[in-house]
Amino acid sequence: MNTLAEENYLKAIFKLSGKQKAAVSTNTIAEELVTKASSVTDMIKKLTDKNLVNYQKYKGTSLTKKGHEIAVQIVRKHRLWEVFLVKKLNFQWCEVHDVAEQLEHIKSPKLVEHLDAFLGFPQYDPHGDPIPSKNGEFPKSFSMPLIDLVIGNKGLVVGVSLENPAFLQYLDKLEIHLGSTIRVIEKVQFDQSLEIKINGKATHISSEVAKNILIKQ
Amino acid sequence: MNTLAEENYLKAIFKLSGKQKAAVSTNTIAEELVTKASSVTDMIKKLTDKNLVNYQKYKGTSLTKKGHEIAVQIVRKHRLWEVFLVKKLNFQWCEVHDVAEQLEHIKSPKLVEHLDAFLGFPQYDPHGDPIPSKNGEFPKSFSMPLIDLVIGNKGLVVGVSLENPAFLQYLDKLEIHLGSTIRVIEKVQFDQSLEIKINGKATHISSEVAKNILIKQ
DNA sequence: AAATGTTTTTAGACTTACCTAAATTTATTT
DNA sequence: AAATAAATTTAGGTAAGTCTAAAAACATTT
Repeated sequence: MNTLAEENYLKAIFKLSGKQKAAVSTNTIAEELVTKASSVTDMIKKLTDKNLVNYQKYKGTSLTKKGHEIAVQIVRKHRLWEVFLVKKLNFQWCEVHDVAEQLEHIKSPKLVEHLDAFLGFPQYDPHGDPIPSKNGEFPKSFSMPLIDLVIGNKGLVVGVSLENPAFLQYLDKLEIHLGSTIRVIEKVQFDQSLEIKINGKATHISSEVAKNILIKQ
Repeated sequence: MNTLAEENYLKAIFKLSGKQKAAVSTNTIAEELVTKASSVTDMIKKLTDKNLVNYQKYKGTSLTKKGHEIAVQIVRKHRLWEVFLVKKLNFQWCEVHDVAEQLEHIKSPKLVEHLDAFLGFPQYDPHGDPIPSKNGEFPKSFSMPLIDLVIGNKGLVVGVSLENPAFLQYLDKLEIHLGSTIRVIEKVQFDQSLEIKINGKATHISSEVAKNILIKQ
């Protein structure tokens, strides 16, 4: 069984290494976990001994198969709890992250499977992120950032790539939710910002916002 | 904010000091938490500094008002989660304790209140234990151990005073649940065991079992 | 290729929550 | 009341996970 700190390291490495499972630098992990590089080196050594990461001095860290599996199960728990909080306990989508961050470390396989069933085996969490199955498989999704949409085309909002509460609250204010349809009216060359139409209303959003809204065409 | 270890100490002292809020001995706490007396002394000193317990060398420990309030809130969370596990996730009453032991430490006032509402503001957990309100008030219950019931009288099972899974499974086998009616047919003088009638069937139970079944007349 | 800068690791220290063993206090016998 | 036993505390130590400061390795510039 792994400690809370170990689980957080695995999750961070999983998040940072992306789909290509690239090696992650010590400093990058330190920044993600708001800690010091020396602390990371220490912990990485421990995870290496447990065969959860591959590590070579000065060369970065990647997850082993075992480490990857554990990380995916933590992500699964995190996202299932987010669904629970929003769908059953009426939390706002911008409020769930910190609580799910605690709940994801509860150890009980039965709890996870029963929760999954209770929620109706959801495939996506309230931010549109895919929920891996019990076997660790992610539902495939073909989303793209809104900023890449061609002028005139419209897309269905299926997710966000940033869980910052302020960002999510701003989306609420713009009436942008999962399931909303957005049409791109104009791209401002100067700063890559967008003129969009949502619920029949025209609005303007920055490129930073458009990068973090995920759509499906 | 308190650490997990601190919360477990507060809960243990709360449990052991009973309604009279009596001082609890160091060894008693050590036994409850399966640790050593010296570790208890260490932690008690820390809790004293935080003004969560009253402590005098060699004289035992009791909760301060602040410590008592925290302990009650942990008990509240523990019992609400037990209700959730049994009522919503279809856990057996003998399976919930260990998971609730983890969930009770999740820190989010909003989560507790929304969970309470979601569950319909339950007053008792699956073992019949009273759930304190947000303000720390316990619903009054006038239960007594089955063993104190006079021969010939019957009582309604409202709780158990032991959460040992083997004990709970045994009760399931005897078809004794919350809400069951039990009549005492005979008391065996020799070992204080009881002849009882449950669902029309006569059975025999030991005094140890009869002590841990709580009834209302 | 040497010099400088950045990243990473090592060394040594701190805190939390535990432990064992010894000393001290309190309780119980004789 | 002295002797013995039991409970409790103190002293000193360990592992996990963090830190700072210094050393080492790697990267980049001159």
